[in-house]
Amino acid sequence: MGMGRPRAFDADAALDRAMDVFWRHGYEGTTIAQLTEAMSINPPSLYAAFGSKEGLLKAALDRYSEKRDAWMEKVVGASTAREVAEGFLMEHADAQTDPANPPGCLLVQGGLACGTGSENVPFELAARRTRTEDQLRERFVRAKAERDLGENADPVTLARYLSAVTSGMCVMASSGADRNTLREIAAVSLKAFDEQAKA
Amino acid sequence: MGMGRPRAFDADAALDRAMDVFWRHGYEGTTIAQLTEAMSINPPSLYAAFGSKEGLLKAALDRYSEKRDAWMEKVVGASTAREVAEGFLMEHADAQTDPANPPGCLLVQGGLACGTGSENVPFELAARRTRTEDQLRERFVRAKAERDLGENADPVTLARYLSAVTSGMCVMASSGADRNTLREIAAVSLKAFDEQAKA
DNA sequence: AGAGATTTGTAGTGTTCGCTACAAATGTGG
DNA sequence: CCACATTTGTAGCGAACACTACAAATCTCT
Repeated sequence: MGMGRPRAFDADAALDRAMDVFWRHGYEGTTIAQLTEAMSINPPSLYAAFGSKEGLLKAALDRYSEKRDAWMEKVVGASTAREVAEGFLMEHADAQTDPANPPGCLLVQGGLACGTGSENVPFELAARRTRTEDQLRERFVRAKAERDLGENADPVTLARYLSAVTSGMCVMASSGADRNTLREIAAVSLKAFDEQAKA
Repeated sequence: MGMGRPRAFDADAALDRAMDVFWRHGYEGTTIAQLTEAMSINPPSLYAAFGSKEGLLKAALDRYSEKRDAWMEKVVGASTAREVAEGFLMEHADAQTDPANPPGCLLVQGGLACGTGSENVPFELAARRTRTEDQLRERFVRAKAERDLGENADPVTLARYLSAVTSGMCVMASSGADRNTLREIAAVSLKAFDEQAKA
């Protein structure tokens, strides 16, 4: 028995296109017509490959998470908690204003509140944001064990704080804040980290 | 000539109901059917009073802004910049987890990214967020004139920072963060404010 | 080459969307 | 009580939505 006609498009490249559309317009603001045009495929190809609009979003999020994980690995690879925090904040400021992508972060712009039938989407995005926070927290747990953080510094609080700041930066980036503005915010945030870290 | 049949519903009460729906589902996730049911009116009444779905959102935002302005007046009324920052952050933590409202803030949950035809909505929300930031900044300008802030403290940066943090708290609240979590973030943020304020 | 498996493009499907035509209902001013 | 003005409820408008039936096309395997 044969193996069927091969797919004529590159799924990863198509996912990158879809990611951009979801990022720019949010899940609910994105239409299948926009997606198929951006991906240069027809609806049946989209549905055969990804199942549904939500399935496509999840596939795009998986791809997004891959890149993000690689990026986070670099960030938490820094030798001190201080450098981890600084790298996390500054790289976020740059990434959210990277002209190669829509402003902000897909995990926030994708949709914080959705309509009936898409309640799952905000959950999905939140779960992926939490993952980043978890990676930070684990790194800070290690830092504390290494006496790289003060006796009273709480890895949970530190990770949450940095996560909150970067989410806030997303919101500002989405409304046009430029790179320097975000870096300024990052720099101020870093002072709170320092204070908290030496506690 | 007569003055016509009087309106049978309270516009402000109806706006409060609409606000809740927009807040919970975002602009694009909200349908006219949900709105009319929540407001206990029929579509023609909605359109006669507010013009369109977007007109209704703006009216709801105006009402939201009224309440917020009253609240901000109280916050910036504090006697020191430090108290202003603390009040702003802590009251935000409480407001965003007030069980009387959906979690987060309408100006963020309403929609950061929207589809074609609703591009105006994120702008509108951003403009109202900026207004809060402006109120903070002006208060800090005054604080600086009063020597209540350090020589090198920048009111613009301080206001932006606080604004970013509260936006980040919105994102976390929308994904279930509880009041104590947000207060913790507020407390850490306040340390950065202190460091920056005495510069 | 032929059979089987899968993808592709065309052309829709039914549903839901934001919005409105219309006539009955209800108020005011003369 | 009678024009007049406005709101109300019913019912439904065209358009856009997510999604799919179907047949032609293109591959692999024998």
